[in-house]
Amino acid sequence: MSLQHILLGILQEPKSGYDVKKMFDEIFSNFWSAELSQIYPQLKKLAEKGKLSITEEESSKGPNKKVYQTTQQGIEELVEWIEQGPVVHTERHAYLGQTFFLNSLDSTQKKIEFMQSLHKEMNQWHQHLCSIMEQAKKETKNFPYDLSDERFYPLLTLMMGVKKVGAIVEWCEEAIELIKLRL
Amino acid sequence: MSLQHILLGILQEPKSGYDVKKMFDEIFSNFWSAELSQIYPQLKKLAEKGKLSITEEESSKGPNKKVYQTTQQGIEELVEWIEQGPVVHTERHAYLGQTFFLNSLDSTQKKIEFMQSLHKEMNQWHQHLCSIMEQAKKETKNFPYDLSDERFYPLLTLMMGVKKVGAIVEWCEEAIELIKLRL
DNA sequence: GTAATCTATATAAAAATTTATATAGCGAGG
DNA sequence: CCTCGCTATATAAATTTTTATATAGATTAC
Repeated sequence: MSLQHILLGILQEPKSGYDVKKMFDEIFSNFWSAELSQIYPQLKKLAEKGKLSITEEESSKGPNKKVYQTTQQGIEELVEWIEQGPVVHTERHAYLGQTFFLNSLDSTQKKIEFMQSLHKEMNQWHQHLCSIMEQAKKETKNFPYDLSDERFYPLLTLMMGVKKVGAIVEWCEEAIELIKLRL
Repeated sequence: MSLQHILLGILQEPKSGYDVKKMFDEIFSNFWSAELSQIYPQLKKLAEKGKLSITEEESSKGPNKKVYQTTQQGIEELVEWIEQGPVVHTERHAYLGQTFFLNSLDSTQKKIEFMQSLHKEMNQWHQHLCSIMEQAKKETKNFPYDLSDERFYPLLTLMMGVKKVGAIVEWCEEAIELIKLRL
């Protein structure tokens, strides 16, 4: 199960469940999403299996924190997951399912609007990702060569995110042009 | 639920559950996957809700076929799904999760091998998609303008597939170069 | 001061998905 | 003639994921 392995990866740095959720929303949104109601039970399970340790900490804001951290055993499981090779061909892109059947909409206008709406959203996301990338560039001299390993591999996923979302933006533009030419 | 809507889309042409599975493996593998054990119960559910009709047909090979077809009610639900706008931000890319934590592997060689393995697989898939695209080009004069609407929108998803997989191939190459430069 | 928002943890119920398994006819190869 | 593989349908069990809901202290905005 990938979510469990991602949790083991995240919690190499100690974090609360709430912090983990923030990681998903801010940094992983590119390639993974998870709800708190999924995260907490999985943390519990991993702790029961001895892959995570739990420490209670007082919190300045709100009730006490439970801080989770990956154990040696947990890291071993993470490594096994990565060593077994890249996990692919499991992707689900609902928007492409919708596109496949876009002809079910009764007017060309509606089809174009669908694509424009996707274009707008992807454009915004693309700009967001680019601004994060710019930030990283500013912060590191001789980017990306001087990045620490800890920052470099996460950056690779950001690079892929920019590429992927950029490809969707391009594709929307081509699709809109082609649809208009069909009139 | 996207799978149900995709089934409603596929079954605008009458098909058996087995045929539907083949569609997923051959044509939808780009953006969606589903097992037979998931497909059959969903077909049953959709038929119970009146979104699909069932006709039994004799088969030349093996036992009788149940042929499913989307009803008017089913098409209305499909249209609603598409009209509510593109469904995004739900994607899960396990390979990017692995990449994010690639530094957990203890040698540069293993990291490079991970990327090379991904590169190889994506390259093969890219070529496969390109050959399908070439085939379509050959079969249609004045491609893609003279395609029927029924063929055009599926082609759009193939175009996106080629773009996406091509982007991954490119990214793998860049990543491998960057990792080597870090030595 | 009080309402709204944020931090924080969690459970229940429903729905979706995966993995494993069962069955059975038919055709092809040896 | 017998085994293997393919077509075809299906169920059981386990796991994963989503959606909804509950609770409660602390902070911020008005």
